[in-house]
Amino acid sequence: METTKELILIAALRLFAKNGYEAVSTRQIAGQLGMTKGALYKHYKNKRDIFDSIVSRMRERDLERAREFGVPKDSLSKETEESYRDTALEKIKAFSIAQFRYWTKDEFASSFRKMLTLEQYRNQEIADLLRQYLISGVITHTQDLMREVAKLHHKGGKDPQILALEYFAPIYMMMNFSDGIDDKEEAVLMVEKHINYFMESMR
Amino acid sequence: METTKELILIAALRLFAKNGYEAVSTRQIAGQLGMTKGALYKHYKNKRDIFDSIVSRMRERDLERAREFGVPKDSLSKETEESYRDTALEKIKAFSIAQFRYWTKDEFASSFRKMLTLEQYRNQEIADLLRQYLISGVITHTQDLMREVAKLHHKGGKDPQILALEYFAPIYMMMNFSDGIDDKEEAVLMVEKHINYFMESMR
DNA sequence: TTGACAAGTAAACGACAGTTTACTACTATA
DNA sequence: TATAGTAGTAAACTGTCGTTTACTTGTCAA
Repeated sequence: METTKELILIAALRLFAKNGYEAVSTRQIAGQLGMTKGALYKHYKNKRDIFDSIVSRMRERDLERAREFGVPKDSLSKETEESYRDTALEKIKAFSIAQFRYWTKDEFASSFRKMLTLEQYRNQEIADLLRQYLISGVITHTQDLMREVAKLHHKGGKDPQILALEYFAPIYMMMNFSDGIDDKEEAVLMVEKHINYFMESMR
Repeated sequence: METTKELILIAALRLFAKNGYEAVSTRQIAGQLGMTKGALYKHYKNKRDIFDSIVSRMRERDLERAREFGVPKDSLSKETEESYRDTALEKIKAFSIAQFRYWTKDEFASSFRKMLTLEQYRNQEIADLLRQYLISGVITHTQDLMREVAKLHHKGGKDPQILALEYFAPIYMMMNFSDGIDDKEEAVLMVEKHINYFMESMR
C-alpha cells in the first residue's frame, strides 16, 4: 500500500530531478496527485521538509542496499593464486555493473542523483553528498580492486590514484550520459566493455 | 570599457551558474550591479533574453577560439614515422590540457558549463548543447588521436569507441570534480598524468 | 541653448509563490 | 450512535515574481 505521504515524496522527487527545487511549485507537486497544494501540509510541514525527507529516504535505502551487498570478505579464501584473483575481479565487476544499473535504471536512485546534480552548486553539503554517493558506491570496492591489482601486478609502480581514475571515470561519465539515452542497457554494455578493457590491461 | 549590458550578462551568468535560471530573480541580477530591476529592461527585452544572449555569446567565443586553435594539419609532414607520431601525440596532449584549463579556469566558460549542467534535464536543446561543447571540444581532436593510434598500433583490434571513452572520461570527470576544488591546477595535474598513462598504454 | 535620446528610479500591475485558516466529509472507535 | 481524528478543499494572507509605466536625470549634437 502506497501511502499519500509516500506518493507526495515520489512525485516531488521526480519534479525536483527535472526542474530543480526552486523551479517546482507546491501546486505542481499536489497537481501530480490530483489534489490541492494545501493538502501537502497535512503530511509535511513545508516544502523544504519534502526535500529533506527525500534525502533521508535515500539514506535509508542506501543503508539497506549496503547491508544486502555486504562483502563477505571471507567466503573465498584458500585457492590457487590466479583463480583467487579471477573470482575477486569477477566480483568487483559484477558489483560495479550492479551499481551502475542501480544509479541509472532505478527510478528513485536515478532521480535522486539528478536532483543532487541540480542542487550541487548552491550547497556544499549537497555537493559532498553527491560525490559521496557516486564515489563511495563504486570506489570503496574499487579500492579493494586496486589493492588486489597492486598485490598481483608485480611490476608495481602504477599510481593507485590514477588507476582509480581510469577505472571509475568511464563509469561515471556513462552514468551522466545515459540520462539522455532511452535504452540504458546500451550504456551498461559500454561500461561492461570498459571494465573488460581495464582488467585486461592489468594482466 | 565594459558596457552595462555586458556587466549584466556576466552577473546573470554567474548567478545562473550557481542557482539555476528559475531560482535567480531579476532583482538579484540588478542588485549585483547596484541598480534596480527595471533598468535591466533598457538593455534586454526580458529575463529569457539575457539567458539567450549568454548562449549566443558563448557561441561567438567558441568560434573565436576554434579559429585560433585551427589545426594546421600540414605544418609537419615528412619526418620519420616515430617522431611524427610523437609530435602528433604531443599536440593532442597540449590541446586537451588547454581545453581542460579553459573549461575549468576561464570564468565565463566555467560558469557557462555549470549553467548548462543545471538546465540540462529541462530542455533537450540544452542537453545537446552541453554534450556538444564538452565533447566536440576534446573529442574532435581525440578522433584524430584515435586515427593515429589505429594507424600505428599495428596489432589493431582495439575498439575506437572504447578508446575514446578511456581517453575522454577521466578528463570529463576531473572537469566536474574540479568545481569543488579551489586549486584547479591540482586537477590539471591529474589530467596530465592520465594522458601520459593513456599514451603510454598505447605504445 | 535647446531638444532628443540613453539610462536610470520608483511605483504599480497581475500572477503566482509558500503557507495558514476555516470548514467539510469520511472513518473508526468508544 | 456520538465523537475524535484524518485528509481533503477553498479561500485568504503576505510576499515576490517578471514586466510595464511614468518620470527624472545627464549627455551631447544641432
